[in-house]
This record gives sequence, C-alpha cells and structure tokens, in this order.
Amino acid sequence: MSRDELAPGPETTTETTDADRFTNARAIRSTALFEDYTELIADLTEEFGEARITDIARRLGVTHPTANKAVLRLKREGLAISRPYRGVFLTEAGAAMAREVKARHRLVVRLLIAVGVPPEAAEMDAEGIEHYVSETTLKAFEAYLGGRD
Amino acid sequence: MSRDELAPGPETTTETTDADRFTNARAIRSTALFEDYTELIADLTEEFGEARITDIARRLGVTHPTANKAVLRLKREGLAISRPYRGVFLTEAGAAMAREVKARHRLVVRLLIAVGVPPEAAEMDAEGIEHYVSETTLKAFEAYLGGRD
DNA sequence: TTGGAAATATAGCATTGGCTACATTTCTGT
DNA sequence: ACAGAAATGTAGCCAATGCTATATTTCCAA
Repeated sequence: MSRDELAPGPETTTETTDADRFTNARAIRSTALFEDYTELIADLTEEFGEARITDIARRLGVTHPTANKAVLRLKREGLAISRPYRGVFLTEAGAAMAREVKARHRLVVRLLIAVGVPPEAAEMDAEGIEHYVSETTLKAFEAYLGGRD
Repeated sequence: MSRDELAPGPETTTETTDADRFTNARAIRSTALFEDYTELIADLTEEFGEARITDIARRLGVTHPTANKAVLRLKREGLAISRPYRGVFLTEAGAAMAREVKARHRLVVRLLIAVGVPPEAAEMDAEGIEHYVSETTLKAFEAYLGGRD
C-alpha cells in the first residue's frame, strides 16, 4: 500500500517524471501568450508600419483593454515599446521571439499537412500546438520534411 | 491607410479568421487542466484503487492545496466526486473524458515517434500538444499511422 | 489506545487574462 | 478650426491557477 517508492522505474538513471512533463507544459503555457503577441505585432508592423491596439485586439479576438493590458506586460518584459496613444513596436528581443515563433509555426503547419491533415485544420490546430514543440521535435520535423520534398 | 476592409480575403465564403483560431486556442487552454486531471485520476484509480490528493499533486508537480482546489472545480463540473478526507473518483462524464484524452495522447505520441521524434521528447511535447489536436487532425493521424504499420 | 506523523482542508495572497464602463486623446471631414 | 468619431487609456470586477501558512482529520505504530 505504500506508494512512496513506487515512482523509480526500472533504470535509476536520470529519468523524466510525470511531474517534469506537467511542469514543463505549465511553463510553456505562461509564455504562449507572449509568443502570440510578438508574432502578431511583427505581422501588423510589416503590413501597416505599426501595430495598433485596436488591430491587435481584433486579430486576437479580444477587447482592447485586454490587448492593452497584455502590451503592458510585454513592455515590462522588454519585448515591446510604445508611447501613449501610439502604435506598439517590438524590441530586438521581441522581434527575435517573433521570428522564432513564426518559423516554428510554419514548420508545424507544413508537417501537419505532410502527414495528411487538411490545411484548414492544420492552421487551426497549429495555433495551439506550435507553443509546445521543443527544439528536438522541431529538428525531427525538419529532417522528416527535408527528406521527402 | 484604412485597415477596415482589408480583412476579407479573396473568397467571400465562410472563412476562418485569425481571431477564430486564437479564440479556439483560448477555449482549449481552459479545458486542458480538466483533461490533465481526469486522465491522471483515471491512472491513479487503476493503479491504487483510488486517487488521493497527495498523489495527484505529486504527479502533477504542484502543491496539494492547488490539487485540492482543482478537484473542487472538477466536482463542480460534474467530472469527479469525493467525500472529505477521502480519495477522488471520476464520474461517468469524467471517465469518458479520461478515456478520450488518453487515446488522443497515445496517438499523438505514436505520430511524433513515427515522423522521427525521439520517444523521450515525444512524451514531453505530447503533454502540451495533445490538448490542441482536433478531431479532424486525429483522424488524419490515424490514417497516416494505419497506412504505414 | 493513544500520540505523533501523514493526509487533507481551508484561509488568504498574487498574478494572469478576460470583461464592461468610463475618461481621455487623436483623427478627420466639413 | 472644430465637433463628432475613433482610438487609446484606466479603473474595477471576476475566475482560474498557482503559492504559503495554518487548521483539522485520519492513520499507524509503540
């Protein structure tokens, strides 16, 4: 009945526990929002020369106070800058995050389509999946896609 | 400069907007926790005959008050039942969710491994990815895996 | 059987991320 | 040039999800 020493599996080597996986997933969840915002701000800046709160809010499907509050957090984290009543711009750190996220997004969509997921569903699901794809998995996706087209 | 009618793409048909995708991802994020808990409670119940708060907390890597509070939400949503100072059990609805989540989890891991992701990374990433895989994508994964082994 | 250890419950705090309502500033058309 | 429209900012509310600290209950072993 004692569940105390049941955890250690066969090998006593460095092992990834359930808790590790869940903790990892929680950590990712807390950065996912930043990734969405930086990517979107990069898109809007490219399209319009600046990213305005109203446009950010509309694209994300949230109200503008919500977008505004998120931008405050982005600024606090050094990912964006803005002046009152003006557009939002990414810092170098924010732009780097946006580039990285965009590359990951594209790769995830390409992989989903490659294994037979309809493009529409691939785009939809990638929006959530992309945040959880590790560097290792990304490399595997690249190898898989590279080796077949 | 007017960004108002830039949104409508080429076809005026039913179109999935960015906002739709983000709204979908947010909705999923809010059910992900329930999915993790029901799956875990099912596992523990199978292993030990009941799911205890302490075990739930340890496996998820959170403190027990956190697990307790989450279980209160599960009960409120009709996914679990429990009596004070006793183990937690799934309702039929909770058990159904657990079964569905577990099947999805296994399929995601299998697919990741099939495209070349190392098993350890596949397990890690699946913990987050699984929540975002739609029915359509799941079907595609099944077809892909079925057609190659 | 009873006292200490373990498990569970609860109170209270912080942050995130959503909202509505309202204030302020900027833009724009006449 | 200015009035109304649009955009932005801010205040305040709520629920979720984490935490620590402190009860309370149950379990187990001497």
